[in-house]
Amino acid sequence: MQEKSGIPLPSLRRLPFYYRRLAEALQQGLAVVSSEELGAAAGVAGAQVRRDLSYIREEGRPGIGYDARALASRLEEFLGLVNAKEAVLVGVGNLGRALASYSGFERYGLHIVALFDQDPAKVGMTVGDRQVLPMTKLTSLIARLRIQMGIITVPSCAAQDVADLMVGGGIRIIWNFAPCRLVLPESILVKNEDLAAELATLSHHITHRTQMSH
Amino acid sequence: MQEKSGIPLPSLRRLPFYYRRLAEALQQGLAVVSSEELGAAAGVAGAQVRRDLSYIREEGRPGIGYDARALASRLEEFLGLVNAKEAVLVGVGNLGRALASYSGFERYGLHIVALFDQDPAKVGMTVGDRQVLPMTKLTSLIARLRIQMGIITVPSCAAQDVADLMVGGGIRIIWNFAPCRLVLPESILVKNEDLAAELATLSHHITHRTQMSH
DNA sequence: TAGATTGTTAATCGATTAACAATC
DNA sequence: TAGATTGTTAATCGATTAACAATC
Repeated sequence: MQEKSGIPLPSLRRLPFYYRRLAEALQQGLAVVSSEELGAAAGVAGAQVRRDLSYIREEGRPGIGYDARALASRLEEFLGLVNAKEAVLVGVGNLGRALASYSGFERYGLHIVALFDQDPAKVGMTVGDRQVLPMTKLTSLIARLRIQMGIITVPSCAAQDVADLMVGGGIRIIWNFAPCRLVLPESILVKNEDLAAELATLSHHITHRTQMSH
Repeated sequence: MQEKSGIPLPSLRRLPFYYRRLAEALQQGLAVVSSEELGAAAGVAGAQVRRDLSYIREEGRPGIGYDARALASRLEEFLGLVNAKEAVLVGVGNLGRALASYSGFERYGLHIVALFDQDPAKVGMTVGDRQVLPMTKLTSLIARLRIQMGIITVPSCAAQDVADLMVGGGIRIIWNFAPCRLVLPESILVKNEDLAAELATLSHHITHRTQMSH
């Protein structure tokens, strides 16, 4: 996945770590944080932080550092953490339930408004306070509520069919946890979270005892 | 995380996708696959594939392509998928159970040999065919069985304490699903799977409707 | 031979890092 | 003022891409 314009993707991916460090600092009553401290939270040097923050037009004070509250607000705005984001989730296995009940997501503005499963035995079940709905209702619900994001936690490549249904309903962004490459129109943003593929790279390191650093 | 020597990290991370495409091809009875086809499976061009494969010293035949069986074997070997890798998992919530019962891992040689949880109510529970053990047994079990890898699926930054215990037992590689940066000796390889941070970058895209491509 | 596809060189692209004048 | 830290320029580093002779 590559950003086509604006902030480089590696920079974007570091911002949440800066944000966490700022939240921590604020809780400790610190009003100001230096680029070096922020960098430590993301495993990069201070210069990198300053460069990253220049992309989002946030300025610090030379000799002092960054205003923690101002920078945290700017990051919330830039990352859109304050905006409500609605998602549906398909595949109510252990992983689906884990994501559906993960409180860290709500804190970032993500509301998983509906759960779906293909298994009739699961339809009607309650997870959190949401009922599991049948797949037949997926497309229409997405369209009716104008849901922006779809989360796929089905095993196997049934993921492709699920993705097609989601896109049919009007979804533009898919967070895919199935170990399959989805084939979808260019306009759909797909973020793959492919744990088996990640494991394979770890396996390489276990096998070859390679050192890594951040 | 940055590879210090050998194959570049971006290349390494594409190899599992090539491997999957090869497995698929073999199942379809294809004996040969071109770099362009492999590239499609990872979202890159053929030239990139040829470069990646040159790092692992696998050669194709000009005008023909790559021998699917030979390349698949080479990838299995290079990624260490055939080697048995033993891991312990700490934190038997939904996510922990999802990982503990994910069959895709076994296929890549990962055996999660023991589960731990800090919650007395969970100790003694059975997941798959493994009993959940108390934290007091973590370090000694790791040391006794010479476990290589630790998987952390606890919520919150109790993850740091868990990681310290793991390292105390002799673990060298940690797969961390907690939304916290672990502070550990340089020699320990930490792979963070930080879903909240990933969500934050998706949130940015939802908010700004940016296009991405692979 | 003609067509396809490789491996690799050279060019390009983009991110990171070092360095430092400017500023508080 | 002296010390700290910024924003940004220039240099470096590393990955990707284009191009093509070599090969099947």
